[in-house]
Amino acid sequence: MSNIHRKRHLPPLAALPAFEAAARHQSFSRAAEELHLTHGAISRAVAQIEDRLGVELFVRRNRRVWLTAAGERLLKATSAALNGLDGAVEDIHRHDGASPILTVSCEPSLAMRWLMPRLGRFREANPDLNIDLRLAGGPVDLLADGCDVAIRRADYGISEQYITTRLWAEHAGPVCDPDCWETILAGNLSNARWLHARTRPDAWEVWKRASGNEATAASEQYFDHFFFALQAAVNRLGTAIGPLPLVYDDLKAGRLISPLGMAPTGYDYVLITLDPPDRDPRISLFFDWLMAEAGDMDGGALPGNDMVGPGKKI
Amino acid sequence: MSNIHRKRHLPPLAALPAFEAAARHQSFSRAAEELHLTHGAISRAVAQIEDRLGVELFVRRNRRVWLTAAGERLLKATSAALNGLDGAVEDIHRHDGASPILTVSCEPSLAMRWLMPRLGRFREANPDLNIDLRLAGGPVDLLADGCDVAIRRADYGISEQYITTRLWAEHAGPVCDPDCWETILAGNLSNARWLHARTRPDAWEVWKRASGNEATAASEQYFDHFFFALQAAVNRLGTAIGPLPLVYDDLKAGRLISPLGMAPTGYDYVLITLDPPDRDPRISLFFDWLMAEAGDMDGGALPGNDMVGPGKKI
DNA sequence: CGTTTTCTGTGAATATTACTCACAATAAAT
DNA sequence: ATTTATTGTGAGTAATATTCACAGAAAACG
Repeated sequence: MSNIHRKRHLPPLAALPAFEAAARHQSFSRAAEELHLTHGAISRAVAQIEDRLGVELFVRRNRRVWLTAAGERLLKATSAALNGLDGAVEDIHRHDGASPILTVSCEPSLAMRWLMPRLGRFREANPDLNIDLRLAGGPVDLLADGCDVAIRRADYGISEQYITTRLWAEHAGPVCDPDCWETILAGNLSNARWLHARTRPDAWEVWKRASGNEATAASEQYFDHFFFALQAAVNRLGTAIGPLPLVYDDLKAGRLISPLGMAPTGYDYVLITLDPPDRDPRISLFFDWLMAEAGDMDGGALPGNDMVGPGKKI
Repeated sequence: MSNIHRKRHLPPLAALPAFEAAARHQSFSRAAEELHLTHGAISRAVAQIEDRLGVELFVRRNRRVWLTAAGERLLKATSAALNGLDGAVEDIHRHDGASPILTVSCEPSLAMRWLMPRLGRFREANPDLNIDLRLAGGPVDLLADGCDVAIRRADYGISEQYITTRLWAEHAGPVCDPDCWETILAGNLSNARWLHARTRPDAWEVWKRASGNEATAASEQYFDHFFFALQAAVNRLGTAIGPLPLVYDDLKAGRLISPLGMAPTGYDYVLITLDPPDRDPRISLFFDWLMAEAGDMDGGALPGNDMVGPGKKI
């Protein structure tokens, strides 16, 4: 993405508080009271926005006004904008600019299967730093989205304006139910039903190349998302390619096994920030914790299965 | 929460584009070029914000300027605000106010265990309406958070300013591993290790009262979150109280069973909106889909187990 | 049904603010 | 030492925001 921003179309900003108050009260007069202005000022402010946008924001009928669809849309953005700015001013006055909230953008699958289950521990260790987790994939615009950091699989070109810090190299490999592997598949991958995810259709090919394995599928099945393919593997429907972080807890709990090990996929997981992570103590804290939680995942080391399961509960 | 807003502390809004451009370019002169103003105008705009906030936003040294911590914080909010407003204006011009994005705020546990696995189907059925899912619990301020709808368990007073639409009555009951129930517990709840979640410490008591069951725990264990207690149940560590939507898929897949059935907890799950759901076609679409996905969950009906799992492992 | 009340819109005057210009100050680059 | 690229600032000016006073319109009221 280029660094050149297309020209913004903004409403007259100074008129926004008047609009927001009018929308909230559904009355120009009461908005005027709240802002210690005259109703005429409110009327003109609203009219100014309407002129600029070329759209009516309010339906004026009888002695009442209410928002049009355009007005509702603008109110949503205005309200969010004003509250966001107010929060920033608050933070600046109270903490000299450091927000006690760290906004993290993370890919949904990693967030669900790896990050969220661990966040509780982070909260426990850092009760005064709240994490606001936003699920989003693909290119991220930290500033536009109001995020401090993003976690991404670096499988696309990440804008030069950001600092990317490597977290770990992704490893992936076939995973399936432990019983299934022994009894049904007899330890032979070519007996397996291969589960594919449309979001990464080449996952099996990538693994075969990286590991040098020549097996072929006994049968195949396609799912819309990794999530479903992995769920299907847990349910003994077949064997899926599991990226290590997404199946780490399943391996650890013994719900899945990785009989043939994992191989690097060639992609790194990275932390995306505006400045080097050590510049912001909150980000520094989060980054260090991430690395500690990741442990030796960078090397593709599998979690030991020896401590979990019925009869040997932790 | 009262409807009376505490007074906002806002920076001078009209000066924000100048500040944002200056911060982006790390130069007042280039910001002036971009905005077709003189560098003096930028200087004054920045100084005006600094005066109002009583904080320096830029470090001016040598021939370069860069942001202070306060400046970075304000930039984040400013950038988000301006982009949000720009997006609103775009939507207004293109779609007459209707955004092609529906922002949904949902409780994390429900989102992870029920909503997210189903969202793929929604996207498939409605490819032109994108869902932006935000995980958050407790009271919600739709406008301040920029959300269109919120899904919540109605266990607290929801502000009168919102429309709440009932989705289903929550049902909950003991859930555990199917083998465990027969072999270890011998079908008797009093033989079980009861798994508690600190987020809902009275869950077992509520269920006992609702179902008239008099059982007592053989042993007990506490977890910080429902998520962990349920995961522990899947791992055969004991029996947890599972709210139906949070264990629906586990029951359906046979990972868990609900041997004693579910009883209503007295709480409803609700959809929170600013206007009645049928006023906004996007919300209407989402609501109808939610109700269809929820199926007969309102009556506490358990998913049939008879169609899942190789060999019908139940 | 007329009168009053309660809204919002608007022309003209005014107060305020924003912007520019020209110059000053600073320090790096040459 | 001179030039160059940067930001700060006083004074004048242009632009705009706000008010005041009045107008219009429709609900509320007796």
